[in-house]
Amino acid sequence: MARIPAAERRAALVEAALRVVSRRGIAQATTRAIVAEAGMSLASFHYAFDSRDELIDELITTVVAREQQAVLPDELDGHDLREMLEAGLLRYFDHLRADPEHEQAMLELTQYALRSPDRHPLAVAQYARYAELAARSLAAAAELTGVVWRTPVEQVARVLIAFTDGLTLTWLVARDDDDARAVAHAAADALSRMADPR
Amino acid sequence: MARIPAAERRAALVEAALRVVSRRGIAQATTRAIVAEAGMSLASFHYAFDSRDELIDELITTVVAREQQAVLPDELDGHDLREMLEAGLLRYFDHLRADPEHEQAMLELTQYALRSPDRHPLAVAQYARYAELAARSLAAAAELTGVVWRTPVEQVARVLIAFTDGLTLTWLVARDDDDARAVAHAAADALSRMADPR
DNA sequence: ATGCGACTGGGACAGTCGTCCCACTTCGTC
DNA sequence: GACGAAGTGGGACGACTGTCCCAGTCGCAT
Repeated sequence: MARIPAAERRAALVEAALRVVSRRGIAQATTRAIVAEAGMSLASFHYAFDSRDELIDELITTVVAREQQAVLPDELDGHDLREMLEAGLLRYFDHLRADPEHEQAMLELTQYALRSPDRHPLAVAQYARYAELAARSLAAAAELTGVVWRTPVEQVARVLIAFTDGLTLTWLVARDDDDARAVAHAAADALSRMADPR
Repeated sequence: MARIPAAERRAALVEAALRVVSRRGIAQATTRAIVAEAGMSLASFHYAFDSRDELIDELITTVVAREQQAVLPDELDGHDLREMLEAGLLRYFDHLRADPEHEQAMLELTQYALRSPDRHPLAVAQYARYAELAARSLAAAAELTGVVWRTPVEQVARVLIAFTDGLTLTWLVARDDDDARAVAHAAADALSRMADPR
């Protein structure tokens, strides 16, 4: 095995772990499965990380930070707010369909974090980050379409996150595209009605 | 240990397993943890069930069948459709707040089922059952308030399920009651707009 | 070139997992 | 009261887990 500095190895292991969790679930993401995916030995694992838990924690924070650009539309389109929101949700849906295992992995990581008091803050931070990004998009959308949010945009953002999660979970189970689009449509409708013309 | 016929033991083990999954998560629901919770020996477990997988499968189907009365409001109240839907969602939210661990367990069981091809149909059936119950409520609500659903009530039902899941997941992470109520409000709004006056 | 710290490989550890076995006890039936 | 079936208990198994150890090797600064 080529010699790789510990810092790079940490990153490689996190990537390998994400692939394993996506493909086989977090329960199957054992230290051995992860090092096999990364093509290294067990000793390298524990040279780079003190424990599996430490790796999982880093996996969660890494992956959350990266979600940033994936979910956020870099450009908003649509003529009015409702259309713009629906386009955004459908964009997320495309993202979900393109890599369902990834979103399933994110869901599993959240639930995993929820189970231990030590890790609970990670799940909360994950959602706070999502909400922050959503709030930024919602503020921009309101600006562009000349409306103002009736309730604080942070709360609208959290409603959007809830709708997105629901869409994800339902589609992952049923894999019904029409249902998912109906959810996106209804969600966009509901959200757009939380704003008033300026 | 008192002598118990295998059929009763199966039921007792399923109940014990549900408690363990609720309290500690499905990963911790080992055969030993389950029999300890049920107060019996390992041999009794494998006398009643061929394997742990068989127990988990029965747990999922049992618990889904039971969800029936918990989520379905036995009486609908509210003057118009929107109020009626919001009251129903808030009722579900009360149910969630009263026993969050149970809903978290349901979510985990769904994800667990999603991970193996053999069990995937169980998750699909679980959601189909939810949708069926939701459809019945939605049809009754439309009847009572004199409206008709613009899209087939089954699809409206699946949108409702998605919203409910989103509400559940978001609240389980953030435990913010105001956010949850905002989600319920927005969801009721969206759903009510999927119907026209008769 | 040489030494030292960074890195690697393989094997081993103790603990836990699902499952199985077998001797034993209880129960209903004749 | 005997007997076979049903149910029980404890201990054992092989497989797998996370973690650790240690002898060895590489690369870089001197």
